[in-house]
Amino acid sequence: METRELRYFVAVAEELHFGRAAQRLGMAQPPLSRAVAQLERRLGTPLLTRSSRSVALTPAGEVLLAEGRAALAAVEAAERRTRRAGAADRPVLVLAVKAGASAELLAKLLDAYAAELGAVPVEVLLCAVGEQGPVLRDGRADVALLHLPFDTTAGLDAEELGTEGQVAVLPAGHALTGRTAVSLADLDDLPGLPAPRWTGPGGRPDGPGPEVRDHAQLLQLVQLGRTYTVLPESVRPQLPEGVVTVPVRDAARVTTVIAWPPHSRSRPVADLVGTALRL
Amino acid sequence: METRELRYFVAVAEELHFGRAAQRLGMAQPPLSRAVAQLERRLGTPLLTRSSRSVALTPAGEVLLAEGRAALAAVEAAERRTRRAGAADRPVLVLAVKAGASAELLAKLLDAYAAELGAVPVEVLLCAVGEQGPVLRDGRADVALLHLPFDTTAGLDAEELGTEGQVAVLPAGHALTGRTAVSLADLDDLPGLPAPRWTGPGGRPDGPGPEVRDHAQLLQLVQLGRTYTVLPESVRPQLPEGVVTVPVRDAARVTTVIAWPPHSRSRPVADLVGTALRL
DNA sequence: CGGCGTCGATACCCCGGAGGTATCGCCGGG
DNA sequence: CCCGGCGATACCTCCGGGGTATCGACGCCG
Repeated sequence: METRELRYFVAVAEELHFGRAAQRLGMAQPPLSRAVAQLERRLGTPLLTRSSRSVALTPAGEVLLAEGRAALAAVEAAERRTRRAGAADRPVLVLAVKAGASAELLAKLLDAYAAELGAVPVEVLLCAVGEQGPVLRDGRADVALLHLPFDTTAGLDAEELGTEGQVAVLPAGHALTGRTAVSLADLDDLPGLPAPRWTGPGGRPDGPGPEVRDHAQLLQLVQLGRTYTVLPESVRPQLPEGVVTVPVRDAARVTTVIAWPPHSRSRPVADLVGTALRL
Repeated sequence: METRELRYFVAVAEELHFGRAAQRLGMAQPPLSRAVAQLERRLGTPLLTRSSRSVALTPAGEVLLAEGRAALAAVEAAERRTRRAGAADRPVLVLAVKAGASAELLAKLLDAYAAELGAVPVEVLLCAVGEQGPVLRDGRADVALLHLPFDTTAGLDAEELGTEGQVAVLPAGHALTGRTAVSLADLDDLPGLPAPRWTGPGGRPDGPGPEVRDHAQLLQLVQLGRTYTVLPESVRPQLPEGVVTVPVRDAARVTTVIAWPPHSRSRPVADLVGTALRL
């Protein structure tokens, strides 16, 4: 199976429309129809059920869509990492970090690693929430800091770096800020202080609260008294004026892990992981 | 990048010889040389350093060899799983198990899963030591039972099923068989009873002992008084006559996990994992 | 030190197949 | 009943992947 065929099939499977898929691929519709038909012949199984009014996936098509996306990501990752390895005279390590998280750990890690023998330059790639996994898988980064249980290490190699509790981040002056600790139940359904919404894994896509995309937005909304949030306690040093933290007794403990794609255990990656584990 | 180009490059990188690589690929040498050169042009970086006497990998080439193998495995996995999904009228689940291991757990799991609502037929694929990972990654299997720390879950999703201690398996009548427990040090350098050798991860590739490829061979050699071994205690019911087990105090505990490729969390896989966790 | 054998690169040719255009056949809606 | 949208088919073109013949570089050996 060639990646070209896979790309064609994935485009059609996503659009469920040959014409639009062809347009997206920058080609005409007939060769696309032919290519997909040929792929079906080669695989010996129909991938799509076509009527002149609609296109739908067969069970085999569902499988190929999921597997094909992963395979295409792997090919893209190979290409990107090779380009990066060839472009720089010295190799560069790209470390993906959720924007706004683990700042202190990150600073210590970068310092400690830079002092290592044979350290290579490290580029820090700040990601949106939940983007570190994909970024690792498609080769834009070599290593990432993840936070369980929010992120997932599925398909990655990882080592645990430490765990911490979580604190509620509230607007200054809120009724709960006098408490020495709160529980999640206390935070649920606070009058006039809805939980924020964020898209992606672990987020609540519906509800009354404001929608946020990253930590900065979130904290600004807390500052403005429009929402609250629960974050790992290590963010405290980076919090702005006007917000107050209260430990949450029963929040899940957050585990920070360092993760990398399993087959790219290069020397620099191994060194960085070793440094992180010794911190 | 097309899979054809990747296959060509991987062949050359493995053989380090254009002629032999071309032969392996069933083609002539000149088009292979051209294809690799074109790949280098497209990637914008040399992958091989050629003299008329030898071929060697550049750093970028090393990266592409590692990443490319993984990418090709992913493409093959997509192809195989799609074929399987399309071929059978009802989907079939392929479960990879190390030959000779976890027999009791396996039997219970298969029984319990077969009794589930919506269970699909399960095919058991018996693997050589350490082969379950690759078998999962290239799509020959959908789920596997692995044994940490011998196997690795790198690149896989996994759930823990249980841990157990290990026992030494010795020929009947051996001096140590009277002991109620032994330590690893006791087993090291036993006179006339060398440790077995096996290739693959965790094995010792050199040494005086006989070379083995699977459990059956290993146990036969123990029976014959030619070697000893250390195995999880759950193998005891399957041991043949003529061998004796003694608990090993300080051997690493073995964790049995059920693992699957992260992107193929189909309904049957999820059911089987759920069943395993409830055992 | 010169001839030879080995190996990758180059030159040149051919053909399959990928992609384009025109058009058909099917089907749902007004 | 006709129109419009959509996928399939027919047919053509041309690029490029693959083959053969050959060159040029470089160890090796007599």
